[in-house]
Amino acid sequence: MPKLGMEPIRRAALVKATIDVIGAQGSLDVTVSQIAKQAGMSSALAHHYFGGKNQIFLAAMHQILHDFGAEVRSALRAANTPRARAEALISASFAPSCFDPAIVSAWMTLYAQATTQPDMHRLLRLYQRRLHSNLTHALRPLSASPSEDATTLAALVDGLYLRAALARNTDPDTAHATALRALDRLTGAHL
Amino acid sequence: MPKLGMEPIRRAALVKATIDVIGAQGSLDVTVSQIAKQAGMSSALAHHYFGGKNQIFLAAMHQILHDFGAEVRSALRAANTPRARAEALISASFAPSCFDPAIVSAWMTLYAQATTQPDMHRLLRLYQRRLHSNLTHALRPLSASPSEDATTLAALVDGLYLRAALARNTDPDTAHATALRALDRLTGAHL
DNA sequence: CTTTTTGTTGATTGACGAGTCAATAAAGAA
DNA sequence: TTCTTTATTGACTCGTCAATCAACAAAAAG
Repeated sequence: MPKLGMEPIRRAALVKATIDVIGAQGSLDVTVSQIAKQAGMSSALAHHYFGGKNQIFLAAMHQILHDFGAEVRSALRAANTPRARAEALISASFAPSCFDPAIVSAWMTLYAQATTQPDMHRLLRLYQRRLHSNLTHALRPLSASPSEDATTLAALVDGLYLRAALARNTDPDTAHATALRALDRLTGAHL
Repeated sequence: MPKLGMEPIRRAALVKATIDVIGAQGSLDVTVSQIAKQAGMSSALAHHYFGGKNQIFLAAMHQILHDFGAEVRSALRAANTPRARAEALISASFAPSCFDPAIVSAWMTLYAQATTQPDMHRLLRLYQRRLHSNLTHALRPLSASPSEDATTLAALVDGLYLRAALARNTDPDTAHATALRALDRLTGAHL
């Protein structure tokens, strides 16, 4: 009983299912059939709407980056001072949603695939450029070298995230606090 | 013409071949047959000596961590002052060998698999513990909070490495310089 | 010289998974 | 009504790959 206009619904369902399955299985080794089943349709339909597994993955990563971007924007909206903006950017990176197993696995997949797949590489750079640009803007009134300090902070955030998300030797809150402490040092004390 | 005592030779050849193939292909999607061919033997022999693909990968990662450890030790040997030791640890992380495509791909594989495979997770933590411990020791005379600053530096190194190795928006030397500058800030100016 | 141990491979198995296709069904257009 | 477009799937193809096995070769042990 084909209702018309299913395409956007199906696509959204598949994207969500992709993230769910990755999260449930904690791995990038998910099949189109698994995803389609989770989304309540046949694998043929998934191929019909997306063309291939890769494009499904890509759409899922897009979604994750989009959601993260929304979280960032929402945090920035509540921040009035430059300092608050910098803190908001850091906080968004350590938000609970970033530590959802599915999201963590997706990020690792992105990193791993960025070495080979140009699409994934593009997405990764998009994320990094945005973070850097946001941080630079926030640091402009606070730092003598906003761009360089933004690079340092961004890398620190990524590194702390890796440790908190993967190795579990640091919990998210500690990582968050460490990043904020580094912000203090970068803005407070000066070469 | 079976010469005896081939086992260690074959194992070493397979490990090297694994790294080579990963590097040549820039991806973790390598087959046992590819590895075996590169090492000049049949895939059956690879299974014979290693039992399974996973153990081959694990051995390859072991080798990479071992080589990295050797590089670290060698750099430390030439460092006399605490400051020099800290710099040596950072430099080792940005050594050219760390940016060999095969090594980069292997690290990404390690990150990606650490979420699911306990063995890989163990290896990752081993690396992180060593780096943290080395840094803490070097920072002890330089910092008011050596352990915490070591965490910060270690995360920063990982993050900078990610960016330099993957996204190519920073080159290794710039990343290296950024890490050294952070060391300056952490040791020079204090809360 | 037999037997065992070690080295070695070609061929095969068995599973799995991406992508295709033909067929079916309903909704709208003509 | 007929035709076209959209939705949907089960069945199938085709390829790949990890792992196994049977068989052969040679060195050492007895």
